[in-house]
Amino acid sequence: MTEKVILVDHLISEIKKGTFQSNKKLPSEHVLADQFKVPRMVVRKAYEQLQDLGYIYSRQGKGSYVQDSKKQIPLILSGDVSFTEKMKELHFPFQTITIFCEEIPFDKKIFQNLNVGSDEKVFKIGRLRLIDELPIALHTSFVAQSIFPEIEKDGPGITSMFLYYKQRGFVEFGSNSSTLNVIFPTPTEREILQCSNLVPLLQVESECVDKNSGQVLENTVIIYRSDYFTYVI
Amino acid sequence: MTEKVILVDHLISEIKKGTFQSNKKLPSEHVLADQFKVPRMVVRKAYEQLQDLGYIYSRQGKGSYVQDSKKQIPLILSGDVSFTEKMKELHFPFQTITIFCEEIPFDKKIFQNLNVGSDEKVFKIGRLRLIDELPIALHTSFVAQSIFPEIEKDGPGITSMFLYYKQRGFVEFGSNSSTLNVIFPTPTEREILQCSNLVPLLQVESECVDKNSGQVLENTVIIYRSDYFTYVI
DNA sequence: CCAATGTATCTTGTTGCCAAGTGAACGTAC
DNA sequence: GTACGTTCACTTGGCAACAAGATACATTGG
Repeated sequence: MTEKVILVDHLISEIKKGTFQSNKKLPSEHVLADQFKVPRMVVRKAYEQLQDLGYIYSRQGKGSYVQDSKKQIPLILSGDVSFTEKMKELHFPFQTITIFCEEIPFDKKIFQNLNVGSDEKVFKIGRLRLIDELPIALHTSFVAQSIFPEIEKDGPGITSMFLYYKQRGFVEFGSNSSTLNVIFPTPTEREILQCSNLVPLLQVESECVDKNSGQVLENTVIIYRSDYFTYVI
Repeated sequence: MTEKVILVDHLISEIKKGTFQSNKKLPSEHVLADQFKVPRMVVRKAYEQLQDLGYIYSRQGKGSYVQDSKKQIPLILSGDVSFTEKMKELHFPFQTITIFCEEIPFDKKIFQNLNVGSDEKVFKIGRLRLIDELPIALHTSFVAQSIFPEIEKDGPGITSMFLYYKQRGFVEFGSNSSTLNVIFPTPTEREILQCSNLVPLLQVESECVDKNSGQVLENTVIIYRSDYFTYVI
């Protein structure tokens, strides 16, 4: 176990240093095993973990190669500016796709936060954020039909929730305290964000509030790929 | 690969559900392999990943057991209240140990932040935060000798940096924007925090500023074990 | 009866061998 | 010369057999 960990540490450091950048090809398992005087299985395990972590990929018969390194995106984590605006400011080739808009079954926490009864309809709207065509965050909004009656019909076409709210008479927005969590992706999230299972995600839960009335407009859960973002609070 | 991931997902969900809580013993590799109709090696790989993630541990000849689950600690992430005070409020059996106080070689970024020249002495003071005797965060303060001349001598005995600063005439503190990152532990950090290599850490970098003079008192890097904390900002 | 020792059968851990994919070098037919 | 097929060397992937630790139980000797 400890041998594998040492190897993984070493290889990550070498990858970050750019040692293999020339042809991007890592030493073969056999060669590395001889170099470090460990059984090949130890190298295999190390390489497998690096695959799970998204650092490398292996092809049978060819070899193992380092994954293209990702650009680091500084992200201002404050609730009163829309994600779209934040990205536009930074001049990233940014894109949003709405990937789902569906009613959710009763969930105590969400319904309580939105201040609606268990018999009312609440929709979850999922918007995928892409930079350079790569998915980097999933923005899920929970919205009550009682506040936005047309949400079921409008949902799929919304690109900016803030804009949608403004068009319906809400002027200024705020957010109460946000909760941060570091999680690993579920199978669904892995597919949506196209990441491997050991890429940590930063999960931010918050509420969007109308500053005038104090009414909670939506319950928001955003998951960011932590390998793409640096957060500034 | 995909079979392993499915198994890992399933097992984590079962562990969180508490399915194995009765005797804490997981099914043997052979049994689970038969149940899921996969080779034993697949189960082995899944169990190994669960070990790396800190969910289980295995003993040769005995079996695999679920690791005791950790309590979740809500943490307010704001710079103007000391860590000690935050914990005291929550009534956790909390403890701080200073584990190092040593001069650091010149580092452009840190020295610039502290606003000191390359020939001056800067010390790093590491304080380990424990709850129930378990290390949960490492608090590293970078302090310039030019501001606190006795820091080398005083360092090892300091339990609260805030208290130390107050005793030296600084009254009110603030912090500028903090930077958040999700990282995996280095070998040193693993040893200090007693965690496995796949436990994500939340790294928070900030500066502590004297509100009166605007002078930067210290440069702070805190790493929190993400499996213990829920963060509130 | 009791304690020590062997044994069978569980468990996880390790290793060595072969399968399978790839591509370059080489030979051969045309 | 060129096109094609064969071989070979090298890669990662997978598996079955074995090693080693733990434990319960039977056996044995006093």
